[in-house]
Amino acid sequence: MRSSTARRRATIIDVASAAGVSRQTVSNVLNFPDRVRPRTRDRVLAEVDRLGYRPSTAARGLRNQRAGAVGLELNLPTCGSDIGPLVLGALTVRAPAHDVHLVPFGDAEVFPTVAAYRDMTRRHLVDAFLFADTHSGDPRPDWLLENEIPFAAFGRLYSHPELTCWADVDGHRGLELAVEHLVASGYGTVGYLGWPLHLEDPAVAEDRHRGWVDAATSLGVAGPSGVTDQQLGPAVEAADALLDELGPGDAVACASDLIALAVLYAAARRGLAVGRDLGVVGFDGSLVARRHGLTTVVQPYEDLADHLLRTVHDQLLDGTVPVAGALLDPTLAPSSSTDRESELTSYTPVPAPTRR
Amino acid sequence: MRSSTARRRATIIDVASAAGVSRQTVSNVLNFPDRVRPRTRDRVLAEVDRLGYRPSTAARGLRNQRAGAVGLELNLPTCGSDIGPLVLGALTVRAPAHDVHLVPFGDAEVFPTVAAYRDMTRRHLVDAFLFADTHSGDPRPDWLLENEIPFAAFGRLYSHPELTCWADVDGHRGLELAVEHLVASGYGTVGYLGWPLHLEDPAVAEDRHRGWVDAATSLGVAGPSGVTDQQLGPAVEAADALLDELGPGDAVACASDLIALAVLYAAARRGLAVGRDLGVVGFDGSLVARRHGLTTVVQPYEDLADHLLRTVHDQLLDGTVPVAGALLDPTLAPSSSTDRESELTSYTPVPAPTRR
DNA sequence: CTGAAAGCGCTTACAG
DNA sequence: CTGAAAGCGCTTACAG
Repeated sequence: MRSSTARRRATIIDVASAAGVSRQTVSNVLNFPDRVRPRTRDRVLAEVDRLGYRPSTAARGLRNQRAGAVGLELNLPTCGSDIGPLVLGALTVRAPAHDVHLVPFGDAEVFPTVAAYRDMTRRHLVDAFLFADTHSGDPRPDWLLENEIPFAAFGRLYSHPELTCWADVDGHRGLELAVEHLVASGYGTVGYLGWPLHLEDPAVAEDRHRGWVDAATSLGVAGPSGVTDQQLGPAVEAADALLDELGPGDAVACASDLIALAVLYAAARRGLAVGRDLGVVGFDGSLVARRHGLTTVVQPYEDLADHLLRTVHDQLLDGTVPVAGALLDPTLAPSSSTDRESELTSYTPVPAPTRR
Repeated sequence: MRSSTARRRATIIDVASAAGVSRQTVSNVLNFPDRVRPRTRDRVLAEVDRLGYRPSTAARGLRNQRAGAVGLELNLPTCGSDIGPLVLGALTVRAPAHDVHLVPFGDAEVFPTVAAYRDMTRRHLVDAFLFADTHSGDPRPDWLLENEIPFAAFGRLYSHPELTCWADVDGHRGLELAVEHLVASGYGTVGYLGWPLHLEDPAVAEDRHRGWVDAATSLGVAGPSGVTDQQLGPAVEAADALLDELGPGDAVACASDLIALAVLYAAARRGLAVGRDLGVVGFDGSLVARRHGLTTVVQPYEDLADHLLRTVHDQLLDGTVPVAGALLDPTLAPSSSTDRESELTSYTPVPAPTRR
């Protein structure tokens, strides 16, 4: 009997007849509980529970002309980045709370096109889209706007400064946290290693840089700064150059965990013990940071996921868009809380900061 | 006019009347092209194209009692691993070729339960499931089997040795490739750093170890071996111990890219230049390897995705399961092909192998 | 507060 | 080879 139950899932009709009501009443219990007398409601709910009834996504989608799904573009930059999996994981975990499920999609191409968006839309597979790695000349916002399809972006929409349907981590606040932590830990001068402003994400580079400038200046610890791109080799060279200008007991706040890793390498090269001779804080809360026991500014992945999902949900509901793009607060994770103690101290080249 | 077209998507009725046929004929053109006269078919197809018609996923799902979707569990091990994003990316890219879309799901918990599987199933959201990180005592295969729901696993199903619905990389072949490459590159003795057999994935550890044993023995280059878990700190210590037993011009084949990174660190610690004094090959083709310019055995992610998707598709179609679990062939990516030259040589502590 | 009816967009036997 | 009909499982006006 168990297997026959499993084979054919209960429908709304099964629940209705089991509870002795019409199926419209069951639908009301689920969608407009207030319309139904409490006693009836409880009886229906009990049967829903007993039969394990859940409305069919397909039937509901067909009737409501809404898929209850959000397309999530996964392209090379997303999959190849350190934070991609964290964003995806948070979106996946948070989606049910917003009554939607995610549908990832993407070709193997680097540069996103609208072809896949068009196809998903035509098949009514999703109601809205989420994407990241926006850039100038990005064809996606234009196409979505033109077709009146809700969307939200992780990261600023450079191609459309007037749009507000985006969310990002507050990089300025993040670097303030980093500098404050380094000062509180007893380091002296705090330098900065970030990105050049002409990179594809200038506002992010700018925010983080200014966060360091503001905090370091107001605390009177501002030191030298440098820029590098997001590749390890050049970053190590840039870190090396920066270390030339710092002394023992100084520190470096970094625009990313990868850059912080480069600082670790540059420090190892000259025999500096990170956490004792040199303070380092990364940015992202990525696997790289955890693995190397790095102190890092953690992006608020769940908040970001909630904001993005809420943004598309509101657009769907009544066309509402946020009044402004959202810059969400990060948190600082000292090395000890990002990983096991054993990993922090057990090998020489890239020890974690242990100074209090 | 453009926007009104965009607003209401074309249905099968629009295509039918535009082509001057009944909607059943349109359905036949799409689902059983052979049943329709070529001239009629072409006319219908032209209208499909002109109107941008695609069958509604919801309507089709409702009618066919099939969601056309595969649930993909994303749990902590998946999101936190180096290869998780690569597997996910490959599945996402390959899904359309198998006429399905993916629906990622998962709680924030480490240990998977069947609750989410049950919910997805009841809502008819997916027809089948894909998951990874199988382990002994895993409740998922039992539940899926009991409920006759198709599934396939990335990685062996340790809890059910009799099941064949899984695929994995051929670790034995991978380590043969690694050893052959090191020998061809002119290194002498080839050591091995892998995992202990009591880890959660003993067959994987065993396969890779034996691949090294077999290749190194038959080529007469077998050296010392060691084991470590997948944490960087202990891995560096294990690598260090292994290097004690190797001399200049020797090499280490590794069970993972992370372990290879640990070898890089241990080598840097004692001033060995990897690629000149010491050969190193990693395993996975992960971001870690690319970033550090490591030579690595690349997992066949697209083949794995195709195999898994085909496996659930066949189960859905006629209950067919593979005759055996699949061990798919990896490929070897020398450092020069995994990243830009600049990253390979520009910093000292962890240079890439450059020896021919 | 509850019930009978229509319809979302498809596909699949079933006649012709 | 093509057409009229039924029905997948829901929800939402609409009457009662």
